Amino acid sequence: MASQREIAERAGTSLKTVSRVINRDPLVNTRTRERIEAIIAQIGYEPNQAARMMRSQRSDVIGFLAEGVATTSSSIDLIRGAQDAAWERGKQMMLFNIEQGASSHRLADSQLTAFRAEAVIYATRYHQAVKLPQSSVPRILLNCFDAEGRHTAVIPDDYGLARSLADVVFARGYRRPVFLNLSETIVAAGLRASGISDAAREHGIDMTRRIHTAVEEREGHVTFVADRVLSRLMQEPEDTRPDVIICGQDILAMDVYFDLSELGLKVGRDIAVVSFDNLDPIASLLKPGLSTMELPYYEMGRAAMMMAIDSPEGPAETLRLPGRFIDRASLNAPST
Amino acid sequence: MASQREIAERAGTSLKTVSRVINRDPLVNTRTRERIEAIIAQIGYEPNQAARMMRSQRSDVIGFLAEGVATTSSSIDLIRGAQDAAWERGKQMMLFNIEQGASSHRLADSQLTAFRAEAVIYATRYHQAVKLPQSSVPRILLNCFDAEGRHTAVIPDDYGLARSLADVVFARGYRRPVFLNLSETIVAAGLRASGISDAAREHGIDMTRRIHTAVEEREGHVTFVADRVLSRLMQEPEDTRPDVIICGQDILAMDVYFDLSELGLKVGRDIAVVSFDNLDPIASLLKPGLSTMELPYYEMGRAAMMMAIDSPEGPAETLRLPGRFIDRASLNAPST
DNA sequence: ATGAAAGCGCTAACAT
DNA sequence: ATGTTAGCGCTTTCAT
Repeated sequence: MASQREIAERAGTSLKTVSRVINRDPLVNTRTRERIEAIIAQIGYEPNQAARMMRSQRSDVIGFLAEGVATTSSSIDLIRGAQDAAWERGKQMMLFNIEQGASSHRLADSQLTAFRAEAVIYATRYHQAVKLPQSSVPRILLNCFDAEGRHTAVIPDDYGLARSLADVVFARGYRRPVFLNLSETIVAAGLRASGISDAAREHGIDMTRRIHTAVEEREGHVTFVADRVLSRLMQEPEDTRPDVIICGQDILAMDVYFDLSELGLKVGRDIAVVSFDNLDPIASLLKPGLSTMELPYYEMGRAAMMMAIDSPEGPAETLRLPGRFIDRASLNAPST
Repeated sequence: MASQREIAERAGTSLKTVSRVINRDPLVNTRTRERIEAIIAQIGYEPNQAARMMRSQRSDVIGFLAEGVATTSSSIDLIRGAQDAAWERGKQMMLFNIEQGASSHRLADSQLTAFRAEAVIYATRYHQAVKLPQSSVPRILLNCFDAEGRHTAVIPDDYGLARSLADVVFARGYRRPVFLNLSETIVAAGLRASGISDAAREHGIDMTRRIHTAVEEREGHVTFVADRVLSRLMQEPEDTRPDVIICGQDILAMDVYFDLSELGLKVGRDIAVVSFDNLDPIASLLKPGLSTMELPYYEMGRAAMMMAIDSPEGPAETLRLPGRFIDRASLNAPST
């Protein structure tokens, strides 16, 4: 690949003038600029990023450490949002899939240090608290937070998400909700339980005994046990039997569709289902389509990247982003 | 961050000796090496990749252009496979999500040129033929191929996959298969239809009129129409009615589960279903679990990266990788 | 508006 | 086994 020197020779100018044209410095004669730009286009020159980094002492590289994120389809939007934002700002995002605490984490860290990354975004699959080893590179946490609050974090407003989801449910006239929650070890689980409980209270409904954990973990392997919970609940007399099932995530909701079908119940007619995620393409392909509270992953990714670029060393703050309710047929008005 | 010069000063050696230690050159006195290594560990030195690139004229960067890949959960394994392989070989993979023919493609290309990437892997969501603009960087195609055969390509052996899937189906005793295929514009669709037809013929079964397109595209939006096809087929008399439905992909299979349920049929009891993908977590969460032919995405990603590293400029060849059958309850032996 | 010189941090090539 | 020198391609600094 040609260098600026070669262009300068061809154009009969100095190196510096070429550099000015490339860096859009306005202090260049228009005719000179045009001549140089023509040569650049002709020989297909691209500036050498390594040389630029070295001399300017700015890498324009932002690292993105994805703890299992890229294996989970919904959280890919975290990556897309971050990359789009990086691009808009002329930054280069370097993505690494890592496993928590594993050697892949250290390897990624040293690669990023080698590239003199200006900041690193650390993203997790689930909203959780993390404890990270010290690092010389400023870090933004995405979908997770530092228990000691020392890092800027971008997380979903799980409490608010749950509250507004519950508000929709009650506004439609449902009065006997059940919340099938994720494992209590997950931060979002507690926040959502609170959000739903508070919204319910305002409608005179007590969520105590209406919240069940529908997930079991054994040996690190996760299984849904919604079938057990539901077969018990749906046997209750009609006036106490649930009229709507709120699920902690879309794949749990999918499981619930099948469980209800086993019990001879049809979603959208006999019972309503809502959830959290808007997982593509499951939520839209379930029949009937699943009404669900979309998590703001794309916006979270964008926000984290903006923080990483604009104030990597800024004071630690926590951004909680709101969701968006996606209305599909699984939450028709109740028949009873 | 400290430089090699600083280390050299502290160790009382020349710059070059430090460089030798860092690059594992054996021609260094053990005691000198240890002294220098101690200093490196103490000050947490990491070599400057930009300087290294510049001097050595080797970037160790391999680009990965993902055409919509990272939005589709199964094809993420393409990325994981490639990244793992890159890492093992001490290469840095730079990932870009792009849209085909869009400005994002050009932007990614120029970024990769700026980093002097040694090769670029171009990956697509679906197995397809592509026509790419000229590029100065050697390119490996992943999950797609150049119609003129000018590039090395790594693709799934869709014909073979379909044949072995069909062999399992017939070995289990099914005799009245239907293949609900993807859009005929997809390369895999034709290959699979051939594979299944050839396998069927060996069992004395004629697949003509047993293959249906279950997908409709209008205005770029894809919908499944398996419900229409199935409601017609399942009305046939018992001796010609399908006993197994082969689906072109797992999400279509999911759609089929719901359609069959509407028709009062239970998968695994009244009718069998098999598919292609092994899409996580859908395939395992369907009830009963979906028997499916897993696509070798992880291995394909690895293979493409190995080609990119070892013979980026090598003669164009096409690697067709085999799949693996995942056996779950949706393909129990037929009841009739 | 343009240019000359220096040097970022590293390694290739060539001593010693 | 170790050191010296040069220079990769660019931008910063300082002149003109």
